[in-house]
Amino acid sequence: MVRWEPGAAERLQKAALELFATRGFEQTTATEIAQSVGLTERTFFRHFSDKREVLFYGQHLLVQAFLAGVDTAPPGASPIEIVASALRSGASFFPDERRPYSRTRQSVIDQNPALKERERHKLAGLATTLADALRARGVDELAATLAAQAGVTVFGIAFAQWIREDEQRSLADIAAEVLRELLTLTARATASGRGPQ
Amino acid sequence: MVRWEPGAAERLQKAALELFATRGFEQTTATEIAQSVGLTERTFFRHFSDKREVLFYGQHLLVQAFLAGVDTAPPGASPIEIVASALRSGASFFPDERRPYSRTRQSVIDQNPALKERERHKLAGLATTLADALRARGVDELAATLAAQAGVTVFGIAFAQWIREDEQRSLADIAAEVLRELLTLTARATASGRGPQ
DNA sequence: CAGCTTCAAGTCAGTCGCTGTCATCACTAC
DNA sequence: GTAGTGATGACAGCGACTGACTTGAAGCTG
Repeated sequence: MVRWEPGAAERLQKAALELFATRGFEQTTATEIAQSVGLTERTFFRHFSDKREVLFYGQHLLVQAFLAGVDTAPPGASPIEIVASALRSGASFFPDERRPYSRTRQSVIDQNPALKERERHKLAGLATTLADALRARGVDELAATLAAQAGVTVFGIAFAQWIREDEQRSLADIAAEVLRELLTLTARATASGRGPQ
Repeated sequence: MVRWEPGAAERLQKAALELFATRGFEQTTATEIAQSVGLTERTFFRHFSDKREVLFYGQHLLVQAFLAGVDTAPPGASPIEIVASALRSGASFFPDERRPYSRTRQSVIDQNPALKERERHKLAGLATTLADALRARGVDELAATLAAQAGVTVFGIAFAQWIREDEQRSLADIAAEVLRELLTLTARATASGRGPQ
């Protein structure tokens, strides 16, 4: 007989999301999550650095998807084109089947400021990693940071739209449209003269 | 004789920054901060919703500066032009005399992940507020969100540069340059054809 | 197969962030 | 002078998180 079942982190993550979705994040203690899968609080904190982190388990895979998109961009691509490629790749991490799951998870996050804070922190980390990858491709510091930040912003807006109840388009399609809108917006400003005033 | 000195929040904020800068954020307890100015822990938490918040006391003034910049933008201004105006106004919130203070404060924040998280959260809040102001001027939803996010990104990058040891330019000047770089970057992508690939 | 090692998990005690509740007391208004 | 008002103190308590130590099944070794 085994002393412990494998996949403790996965079980904890699943149980946590369910409890958060029903009782709420703050109304659920780490002890409760752990006990619901036959573990102790101490074990919970061995797998997750803090209580919020359990909702972001697996995030590194999304980061990897973005980086893969950077790699597949053609050699001569401009920073924005590289970012567009990263966005396509990152978007593929969320196939349409995943929408229901993403919706419940996001509703939990949206209902708690501390979780929104963590989510933004994760996106900021993604932007930093993306910028590093751009720099590794020869893009200069400032351009890399700006392009990466823009890409992550576009992704965030597109994701929020993808999750809406009546939305049918794929995340990749939405992201492409949002990116185009950003380019249009800035192009308009560039065309209309030097600075405002 | 008065029972308590006025300006408790200000005194707490000042003492907290000093303690954080010397001992470190995690090595300083809320009780210590409070006692160092003759108050109790309970009073600390009456003035600040949590321990991190003490470092962001007065942030609403920065937000107001950005909003004032939105208001002073001319009637026909494009979203990006409005944001440029908001940036100029926001930058004026950090005159050069304030650089030393900003540097020590930022070094505290940079040394603690939880504080960086809060800082990003605050910037995200600023972006949301800015987007609201743009929408109030008739800018449509998506454009408002994109322009506001871009503006806050530019501000963040410019601020980080402004704080560097060898930096001499004003925050407003740096921000203007970063914004121009962003426009150049996106313009290049727009000019080079439709989407990549 | 006995003995050793490994390693995920359990146990326990403790710190600290944060909250609810009630008391205090200078000051103010009537 | 009596009744608020408002910032603070005192105190008890919960839950997040940590460090140090223990436990026991599984695998390895001879």
